[in-house]
Amino acid sequence: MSKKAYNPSEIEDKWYQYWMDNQIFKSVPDEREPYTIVIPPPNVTGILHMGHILNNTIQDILIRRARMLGKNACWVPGTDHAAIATESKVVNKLREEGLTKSEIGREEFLKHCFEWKDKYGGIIIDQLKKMGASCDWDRERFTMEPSLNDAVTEIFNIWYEKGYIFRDWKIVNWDPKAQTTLSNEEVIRKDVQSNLYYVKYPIVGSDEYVTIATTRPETIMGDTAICVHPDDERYKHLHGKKVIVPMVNREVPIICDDYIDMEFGTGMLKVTPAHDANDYEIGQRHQLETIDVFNSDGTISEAGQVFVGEDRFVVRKKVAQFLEEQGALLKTEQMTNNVGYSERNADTVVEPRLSLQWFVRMDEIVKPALAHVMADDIRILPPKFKNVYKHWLENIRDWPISRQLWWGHQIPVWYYGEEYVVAKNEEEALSKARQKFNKPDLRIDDLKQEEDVLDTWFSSMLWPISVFDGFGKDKTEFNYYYPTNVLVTGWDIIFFWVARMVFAGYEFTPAFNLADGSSRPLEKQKPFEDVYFTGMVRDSQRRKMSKSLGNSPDPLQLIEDYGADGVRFGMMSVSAAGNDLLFDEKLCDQGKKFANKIWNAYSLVEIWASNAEEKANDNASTFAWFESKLAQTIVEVNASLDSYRISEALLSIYTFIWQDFFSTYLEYVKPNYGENQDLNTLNKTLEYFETVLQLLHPFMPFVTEEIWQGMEKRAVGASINLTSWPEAGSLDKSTLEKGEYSKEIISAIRDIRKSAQVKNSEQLKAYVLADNASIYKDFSSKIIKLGGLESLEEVNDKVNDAQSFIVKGQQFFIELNQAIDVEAKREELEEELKYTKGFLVSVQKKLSNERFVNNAPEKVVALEKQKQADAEAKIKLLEESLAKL
RNA sequence: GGGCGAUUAGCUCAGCUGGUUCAGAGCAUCUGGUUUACACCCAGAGGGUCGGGAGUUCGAAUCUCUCAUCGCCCA
Repeated sequence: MSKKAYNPSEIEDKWYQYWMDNQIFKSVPDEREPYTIVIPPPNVTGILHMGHILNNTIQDILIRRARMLGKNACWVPGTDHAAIATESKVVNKLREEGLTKSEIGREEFLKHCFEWKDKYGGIIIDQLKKMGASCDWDRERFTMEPSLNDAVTEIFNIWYEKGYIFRDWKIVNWDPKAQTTLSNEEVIRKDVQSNLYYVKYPIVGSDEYVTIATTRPETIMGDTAICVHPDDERYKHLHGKKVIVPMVNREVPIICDDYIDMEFGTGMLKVTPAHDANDYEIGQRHQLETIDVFNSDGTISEAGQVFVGEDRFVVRKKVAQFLEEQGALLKTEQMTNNVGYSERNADTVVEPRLSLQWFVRMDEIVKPALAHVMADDIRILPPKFKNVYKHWLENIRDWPISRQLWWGHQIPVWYYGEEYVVAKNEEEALSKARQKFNKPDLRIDDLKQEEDVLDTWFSSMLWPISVFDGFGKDKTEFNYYYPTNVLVTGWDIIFFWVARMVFAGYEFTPAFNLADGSSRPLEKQKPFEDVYFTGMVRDSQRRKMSKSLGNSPDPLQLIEDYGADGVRFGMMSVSAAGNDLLFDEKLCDQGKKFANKIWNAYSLVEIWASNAEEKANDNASTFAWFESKLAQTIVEVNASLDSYRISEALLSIYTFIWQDFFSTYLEYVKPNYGENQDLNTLNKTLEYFETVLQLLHPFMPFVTEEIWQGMEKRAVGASINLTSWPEAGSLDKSTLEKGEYSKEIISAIRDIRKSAQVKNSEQLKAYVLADNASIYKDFSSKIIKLGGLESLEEVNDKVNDAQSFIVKGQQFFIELNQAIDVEAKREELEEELKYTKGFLVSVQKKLSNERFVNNAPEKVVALEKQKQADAEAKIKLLEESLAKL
């Protein structure tokens, strides 16, 4: 360990391999208290991005600390099949080979998907290892592996039997390019410039017409009513009349509904139930006909009658043109409206489309999920997301779970003509069908399984249960590890995933008895105790990191450049919960430098170790101060970590190690030039070093392991991660203060040297008025050494022609071998005097206020009194100094 | 339109229960330093009316109201 700079890339892989070889991360149920985290399963074909670095580093810190606290720490890794993302990748690959999904068929296509998964699925796992994630890899799960697939099927059946799953026509968000429905969350809404067309609709049996404003003239052919607000005075005379829909000359009624916004357009709405969710609801209320004028690819269908087969946006223009030619287009206005685009195909406008879909009824299911989070049975951090969660669950709609894909959990429904059965497998489906349709001769070929798969979140909502085989027969693992302790994820999936895991927990686990056979109590039904929401990682210009912008750094390159420890440090130093964080490579550099600093500090200790000898030292007060400071830091760090203030904890450790341990402690106890270290100090220092490495280990696992392993001969399989988290020793306030004063005194001396441009090599004489020597005496030898003093003497009177400063009411004098600029000194002293007098006045004001003295806590009043005394003493000293000038 | 949040040093942000951890950190800037742990370093310095205004309180960055600006979510 003698090279100049620390090189992380030389040691990080070695230690990760060592941890794996020695099963440091392995967890098996035992008598210890478990500490469990399940990883938010990354997309199986994805690669590591900065968001992963962020949330996995946090999880690793929590799990490593839990391990050191003696808990049975278990971090379960795994991946998500990510239906749409993976399928589109495989489809693209096939396209390059000149193949399509439909040509090769479902079975063959799934084979390609699994091959793809095997090829690319491991990438992100290896990347997690690179960053040091201490997952129990023997437990790696995948949402589409057989047992997790069975769980999904089982849940579908249970929910169906409970009446929660149903099939219905609904307006869904249809991506005509991907040919799939999208959930609301997969639709990106954008404000775009559109035309608002004012179209004349003739009134039946009259020469008059009504004018209707629409942004979508291509849907006119699907109009089945005109709607006005019942209170709209302008149109009261039209109630009950009919109008003729242009293009198709259909007679439709004028109806009233208070959904209408009287201010928008002409206050009249054309109702197209097949092509707008609100219109669909109006249609349901008024029993209107539903005419679907589009094909699934966004072209006009036979039902549209005109422009059949042409694209919706082409038709928009053509209809407008046609209406204009007919004199039916009154005017066109520009307006900004909100249009939904597909998250999967950014250029594709989502088409509201009527479709037969599977749904989950949410009203009952969400009740406990809402109540228990509101009651803080599950803690949400930061708490502001509790409101967001509440708002969503209170306004939740039924959950469309059908996805027109093949890669995913195929919906366990078997059709027989228009009828169907829900079952766990083919055999069960067949026997159910035989019974239901009273046809004992039915064969499996007579049934057809639903083609669609389930929404990915349908399986991931079961993740905290299914990774412990909660739905399996043997519930040993489940009973030991569930509920998990904390979920760490981004707030952007609070609805997609977090809320769904919560209701899944309360929905399914009550049926799972505890190990002793008793029924599962409420507090063991939730999927996790706490949810910690990280912010979104953005670049230094506040832009979301995205592939298309190319502004996302490659995490592996960062690890290459700064070491995993450096990257972890950089990420954590900006990781305040819930807020967006602006990532900047400079932060990783800071982490790298920190690792290097620790490395070098240890080199110094190694040099001491090489020649230490038995002899006396005068470091007792330094040890005492440092031990108190260490105790204080441990208390702080524990408090921060227990409340998930990770960046705060890291900053405390960073400041403590660098400022207190290295810059102060090591300098204080460093032997004079040419002398060897004494054994007692060496041993103390090694002991402290080990402790600070332990504190830092969860944050920077590699460098701490590397140094720890080198400190002495360690047992085979030993790891710093298997040592105990440091406990705070006693904290003595006055010891602590004395140490801090010594730093202040040294700093003041250095300031004087600096402003007087005294060379470092020049030793100065210093004096102190000896009325309260205790504040510095314990550290006088350190002050002499680090202040570059020749001597520090106590005197009974002020020293003339010397620079002076005051620490804690004690006046120190530094004799410079040069004339003092009397005027400058006077100015400086007068300024300080003025400030101190002003300060005193404000303190006195407070103390003379009876209400303050009566109402404020005693402690606060005592402090003010102390401030008063200190200020008075300082004023006296300053005035005396001025008089002497 | 409904809701949520933010505004603190040049930049990025902490600041928890109102009171000496209260105005802080890192970066950036400026000055000086290569006696062997480290220039990936050491030592020092400057820099803020805590977005504006009002209120509650003995006391406000912190609580309330209001205005301004910005962001996000939902419709």
